[in-house]
Amino acid sequence: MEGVRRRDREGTRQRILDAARGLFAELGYDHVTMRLIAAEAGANIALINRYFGSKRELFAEVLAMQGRFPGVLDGPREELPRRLAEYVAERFRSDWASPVMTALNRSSASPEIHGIIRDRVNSAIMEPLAALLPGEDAQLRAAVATALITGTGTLRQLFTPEELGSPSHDAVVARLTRIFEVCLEV
Amino acid sequence: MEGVRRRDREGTRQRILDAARGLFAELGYDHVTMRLIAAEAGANIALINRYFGSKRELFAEVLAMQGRFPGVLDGPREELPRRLAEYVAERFRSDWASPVMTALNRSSASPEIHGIIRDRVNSAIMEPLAALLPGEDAQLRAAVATALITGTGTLRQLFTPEELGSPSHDAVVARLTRIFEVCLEV
DNA sequence: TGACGAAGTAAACACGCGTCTACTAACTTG
DNA sequence: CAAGTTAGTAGACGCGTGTTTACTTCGTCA
Repeated sequence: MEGVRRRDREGTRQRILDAARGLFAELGYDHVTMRLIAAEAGANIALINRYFGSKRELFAEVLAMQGRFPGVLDGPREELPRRLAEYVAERFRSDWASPVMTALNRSSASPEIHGIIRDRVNSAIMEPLAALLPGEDAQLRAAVATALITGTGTLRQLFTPEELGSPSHDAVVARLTRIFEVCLEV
Repeated sequence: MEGVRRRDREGTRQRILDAARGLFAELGYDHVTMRLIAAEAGANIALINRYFGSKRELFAEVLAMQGRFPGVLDGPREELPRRLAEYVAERFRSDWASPVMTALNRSSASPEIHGIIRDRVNSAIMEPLAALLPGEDAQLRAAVATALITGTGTLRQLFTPEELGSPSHDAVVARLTRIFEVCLEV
């Protein structure tokens, strides 16, 4: 029987994973240090590499926590532009965003993990999005929509909503919905 | 009279600036080292800080080389969506892009230069773009367009044109023109 | 109870970073 | 030609990085 385990392999592993997810999202791959992750997780630094192999592999595992673009791609096809717009608009006004998405955004310049990022953007967003689109150049349209999503994240990290003119949530959603419609239509 | 000057303050300064511009565009702020810049410029590393003060100040000077979003914002207002589309489409298919724009893109996650990046994006793109737009929420529309521009850069750095479905240049321009129209219209 | 495996720890490793200092050598000026 | 100014150089400084090693401590099972 396992009671309160002071030595808890799985628990420690999970705490490291959670800490890493939050920090990668906040700071990006380069600016997160092993010691920072260890401190945040309340674990010893050597355990990170024991459980995950390396910083790079830990990052890959963090990204693997999330499957497809969460909750946005699923639902009726005709409301897809609206759902995308809602997602982006929400990121516009609040600080919250999917940690995995944010981590992707802030880490895309690190050559060390270029392949990981690429595969993840492709399998979690671009590919499933393109699969939803009819017509010839579905890949192009999915790519443009993806660019708008990631670009919004980058911009939002640079400016506060006030600096962007404090637009009303409804105005942002309306504008973005029309844009995504033009993005996605044949 | 100045003949062949082996000691050439201005020339060396310029070579450092050129090397830095290219490297910052290619690798982003974090992954460019002082030693790399010095080697590329054929100059001694100590001269960089003598002429520019610090890596951070050198980066600021590189960004300051470029004024407004070059050649795109100037011209007839009704063709602005088209010009933006041409710019983005060109970046889609070829590796070329404005070094300064690329440097902005690849360095946006470095907290050390966050303010520099922010000011530059604002003064070179977002603000002049918003000034061209009539209507209430010009700032929002300029921001969305900016997000699309930067997002395209990020995506293009992750994928080759082939991986994006090798769309024809005309198809990309046509699609993007319509998107920018919806972005920018009242 | 005692031995063994595994969770956790502390410290060091080698290396790369931005920066700075002490110095050499080239050009200018009197 | 001699003195002074300054471009250019070599090398070290302190620090932070990811990673690894040697060790201690806990929990379990024969």
